[in-house]
Amino acid sequence: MIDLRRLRDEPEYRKAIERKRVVSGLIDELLSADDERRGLEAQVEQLRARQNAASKEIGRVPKEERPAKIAAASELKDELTALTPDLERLESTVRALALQVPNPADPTVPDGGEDDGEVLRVVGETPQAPPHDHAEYGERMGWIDTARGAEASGSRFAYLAREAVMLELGLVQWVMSKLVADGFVPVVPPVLVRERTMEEAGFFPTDRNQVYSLPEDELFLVGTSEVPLSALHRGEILPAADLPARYAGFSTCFRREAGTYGKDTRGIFRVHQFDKVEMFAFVPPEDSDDEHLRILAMEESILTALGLPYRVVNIAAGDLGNAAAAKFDLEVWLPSEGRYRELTSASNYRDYSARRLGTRVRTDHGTELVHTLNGTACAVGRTLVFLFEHGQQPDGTFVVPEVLRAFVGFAEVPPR
RNA sequence: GGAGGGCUGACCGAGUGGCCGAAGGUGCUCGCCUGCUAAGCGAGUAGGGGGUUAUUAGCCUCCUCGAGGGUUCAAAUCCCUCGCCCUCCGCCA
Repeated sequence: MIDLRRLRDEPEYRKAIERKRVVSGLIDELLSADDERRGLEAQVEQLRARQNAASKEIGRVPKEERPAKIAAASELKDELTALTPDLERLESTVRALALQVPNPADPTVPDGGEDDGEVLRVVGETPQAPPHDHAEYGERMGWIDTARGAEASGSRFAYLAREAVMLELGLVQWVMSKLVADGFVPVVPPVLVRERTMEEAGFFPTDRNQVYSLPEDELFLVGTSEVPLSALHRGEILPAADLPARYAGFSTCFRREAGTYGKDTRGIFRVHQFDKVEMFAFVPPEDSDDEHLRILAMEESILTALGLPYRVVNIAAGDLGNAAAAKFDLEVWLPSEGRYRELTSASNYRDYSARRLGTRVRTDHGTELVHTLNGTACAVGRTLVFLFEHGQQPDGTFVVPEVLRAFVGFAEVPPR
């Protein structure tokens, strides 16, 4: 949720929002509805104050004087009940509109859309394409079965098998232990959440069509453990000493991938279900820039340890999600395609999600909203895609990255 | 599955229709006192929204006693729905 007061008072704030793609007229509509709301709210509160005072008086006054007073108070009540529906309607209008307004982009974020991200640095050598792309290699090695996945569940589902499973679990173990060593609290969160949780995490209403729902139970499958992790301190006022609070969530993630028909259809690059280790941090507002860089550094160290060449992109305003004020994408070289493809990202939500969640920190000068940040530690399935290509030798042997060997139990896999 | 009890401020805990945003205690903050040991005395100590003044303060006001709804001039207190916790019985492992 954006800060309505700042939207009203600070032209700069509004401009930073408009650097993103915003439905035209939305902000003006919101501002005028909010204006109307505050006017009516003042009126209603004044009336309620009078009614409260009248009611209190009844209790203090001798019994015989009560009936007349009660009658007077009744009239005030009637006036009040006449006005409240209007106020309620306005409030929900304001809320519905405000939920659609994205978090303003940081000044450091470049203008433009998808193609306007700023490449901050390029790390590592980009190799030639291997004999087989990940999909072909995966099928050949008996690691990926998309055909049977489709039988069971439809397109964009796959079975993962044999050594690939050990690689998957090894990746999770390795990344998790690395994060725990860095002070992250490991968490396996619920993957089914309430609508409210989706909304407060910043995903609803804007990304609703990307989310699987279970209408029967009014629950939704999370697309990332970021969602339940953000809810971890819902409605809490945290002592300053508890911050930063860093969590490493492991969960399966579910995405409808609506609007991606025909894109990335080979193998398991883009699927409806995958496992992921996610970093999530709650920090004091003044620390969120540092934390953002810290998360980015962790992601880079993971890619480096896996031997994957990558580049860091500062995502442009129009390409930022609804909730992010700034986002770095780490794009890894995909040899078969001869280009960098997104593997992980790190986002700073500032107080956008915290405002919806009501997560605050107690400071010397009162309470303030925390900032929340998240970043991918390891999107397991997609990481395998890159490993299958980068670890594939000319003769078809697969070489396991050094750091994973202790976790997967083997150093290489002979060709099949 | 059956029966019962509970959910109050940072924490413990009182409170069954008005004088309760809420006794008392603990903790914390400030001041005083005391040559000693987890001592004594006093004061203060929720969050959020709106307005106003105009700003690192104050003032007015509304909302919040698990959540949501209802009854009433008036609800922590009565009624309904939901969530969570606990105890006992049963059942399954």
